[in-house]
Amino acid sequence: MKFNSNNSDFNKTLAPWIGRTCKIMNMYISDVFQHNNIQVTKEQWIVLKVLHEDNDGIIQNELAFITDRNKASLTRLINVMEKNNLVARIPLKEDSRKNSIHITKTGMQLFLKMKPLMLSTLETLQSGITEDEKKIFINVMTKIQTNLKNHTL
Amino acid sequence: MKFNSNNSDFNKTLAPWIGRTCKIMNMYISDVFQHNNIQVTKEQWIVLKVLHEDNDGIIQNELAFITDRNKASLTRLINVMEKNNLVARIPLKEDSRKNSIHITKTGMQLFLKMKPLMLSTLETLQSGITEDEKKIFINVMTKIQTNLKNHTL
DNA sequence: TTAACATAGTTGCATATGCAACTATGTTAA
DNA sequence: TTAACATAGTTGCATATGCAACTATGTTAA
Repeated sequence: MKFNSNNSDFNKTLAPWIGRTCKIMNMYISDVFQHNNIQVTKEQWIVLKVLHEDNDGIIQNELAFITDRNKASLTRLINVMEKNNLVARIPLKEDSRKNSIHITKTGMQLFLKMKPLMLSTLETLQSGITEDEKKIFINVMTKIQTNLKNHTL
Repeated sequence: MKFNSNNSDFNKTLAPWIGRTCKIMNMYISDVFQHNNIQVTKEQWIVLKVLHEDNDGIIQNELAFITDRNKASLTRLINVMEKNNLVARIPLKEDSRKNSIHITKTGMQLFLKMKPLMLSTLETLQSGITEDEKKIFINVMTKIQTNLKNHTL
């Protein structure tokens, strides 16, 4: 297959690089899961990580906020994870509108099994990149996030 | 809201930066579209761009390849865009298994209307980033893509 | 010539996502 | 006290995506 080279104005910008790399990364991670017979999506993995590493029992709404997700989307993500017995919803006594989200034993075991696999995957991803480059990369990412969050439409 | 700071091993890697920035970028772009009453998704925008800038009439399967998309996913994306009269499928005479995908007049007009808006959005995104930083950033992105594409599972 | 194989695209089933409208509960101000 | 408002979460409707199985068509090798 041969395609015309793409010399448009857009390809001088950073955005397509981010989108494309992110897509390739997501496909790779999904391949890693499949290859290891792990029945979890990248999104579910992130939720397990957030719950296990720092925030078990967090309020559902805050979990949505931390994971950059709208609350409707989180509702369904938690539905699937609850169905698969990875997390549990527990209503708060103090405020019955709120649910706290807890990682289950199954969820924890799965997370711990996945952790070394994920760490080595993430190392593979960034192999051959120097510390200086990483610093600048993160600095640029931070600037982009700030630009987007501060710019009003 | 206050959350525990996240000091896990994962946060020393680049991957979460890519995922998070990409997510914020996508949400921002979607806001830009909504704010300007443009009834198109980011994915549809990319297809319009690929068709208009270089590859109008490309075979459906090749379009999937260029846009890093599986052919089933592209089938449905094209379904929606065809429904909205942005593109048209035309079967090839030489090989009736193949469809060529063409941007319509409506699609073209929409793309041209969106183009300056998108260019300024992408400039906003990368404002305050030096040329040197951009070079290193793209270099790192390229390395990551290469790492993922060359690494067998 | 035709059986085996390859390629292009679609469909069923599943997950993930967002907006807007909704229900249920809690808070506040007159 | 209660009406108005705020907050948490869910649901309907829509898009986007991937895998696996499928149909249809084209190619190749015995």
